[in-house]
Amino acid sequence: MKISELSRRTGVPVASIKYFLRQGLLPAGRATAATLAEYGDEHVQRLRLIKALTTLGGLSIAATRDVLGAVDQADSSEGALGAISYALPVPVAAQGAAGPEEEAEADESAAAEVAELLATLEWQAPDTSPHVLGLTAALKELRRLDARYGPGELAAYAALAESVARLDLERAVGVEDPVALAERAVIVFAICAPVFELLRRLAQENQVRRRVAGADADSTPPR
Amino acid sequence: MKISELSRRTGVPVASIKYFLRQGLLPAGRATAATLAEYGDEHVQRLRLIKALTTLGGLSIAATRDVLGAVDQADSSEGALGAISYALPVPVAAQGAAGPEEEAEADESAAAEVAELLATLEWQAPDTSPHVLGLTAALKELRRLDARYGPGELAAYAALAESVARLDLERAVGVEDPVALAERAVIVFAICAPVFELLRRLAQENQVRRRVAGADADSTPPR
DNA sequence: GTAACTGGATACTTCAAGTATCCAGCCGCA
DNA sequence: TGCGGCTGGATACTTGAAGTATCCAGTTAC
Repeated sequence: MKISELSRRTGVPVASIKYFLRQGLLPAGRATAATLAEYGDEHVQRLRLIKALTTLGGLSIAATRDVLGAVDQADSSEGALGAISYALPVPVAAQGAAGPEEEAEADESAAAEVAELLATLEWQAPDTSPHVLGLTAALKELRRLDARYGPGELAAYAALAESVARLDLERAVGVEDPVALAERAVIVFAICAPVFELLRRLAQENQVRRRVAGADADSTPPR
Repeated sequence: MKISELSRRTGVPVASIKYFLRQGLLPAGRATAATLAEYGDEHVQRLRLIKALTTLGGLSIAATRDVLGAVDQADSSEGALGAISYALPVPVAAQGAAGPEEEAEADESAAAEVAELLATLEWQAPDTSPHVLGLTAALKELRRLDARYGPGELAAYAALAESVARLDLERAVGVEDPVALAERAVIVFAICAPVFELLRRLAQENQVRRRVAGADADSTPPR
């Protein structure tokens, strides 16, 4: 099919498709002449995935390119799932240190807290993992805000996270084709995270409602 | 204190502080003369919160303004927690419909699925809640990607979300001062969400590692 | 008194994410 | 064979967010 039909079938404007081609998110079509190329169903599928990642997953174009790159490597290497996980943007950017001395101390103590958590849970992760670094940065900042996690609280969250991750993994098993598996993994990792966040918000809302109603029989819904 | 000291104490450049003042994120200092104003500890605290929300929480300036506005209303109204929850950006933007006919059908069926979930869990939420709308949009898109949740899977996630929300709420109780409570709630809602996401990623990584090791004794770490 | 600093307004910069325009080449149809 | 309308590709332009920088008149500490 030509670009105009690709556009019609996916609802993505032609100019945007060209943009994605330029950015390397979408492989070029099979050129049949100097000014003509043929696109296939795989382009439709890929375009849908791009749309889902950017709109639902909230990924930037650059992050989407990295993630899709990991997907395309997936047929060869076994660590595809890990590569995809690492390609996804970390929700907490580890910023550089500000104060030169007391910073280091806070940094170290947050790192120790993370290390202890990982040891307790018997989770393995390299110290250089972006997730470990992000977690450290977050704990440090929470401490500065006087809102650190109480003892055991972080472990309780981690235990729930493990349950969630188990569900995630279950959704991915049973897919045999490595490329399809990689795509499924991307969807589970990138799109189901916001879904869980929504569920959490709804649950919070409900608990607040229940608590308010229980406290003073005021059944006013939030706002 | 003057603006330069406020800058020194928080590490935020003077120009940025002025920007935040312009954007209404930070209340103006108490003017002592035409070109002089006095800032206090509350400005330091507020600035820290702004930094945490934008860098750790990933909020935009506009979202941060909305959230802080909800915090400032918190001393008066009771539904402060709900207002804050609604002021936070929804991770899934509900996009407008593309195709005029079959879209509506998919939309409806996704909405029905969400309604059923809420009914099963005995969660109450207005149909117009941004969280409900976002969830509907996400389910619709997942269906289009052939990656819908299996029966019961969504409920399983929701049950875990409820446990997480319970932990969230526990972290907020015990704070009496309404303003402090609102600030705590913002931190819990906006910053602990990324933290949980990090924990989930670490857990995923670990499960993948374990699974790979178990499957073929290949202990290669991801990437 | 004057150099350095301040608050406030306005202009400028940078980046991401598209959109729009232009151009030559090609396709189908008369 | 001619030709209007598409096509791929390159390049230029637009928009919005998030700061930065500059300017200016008032103030303050030495």
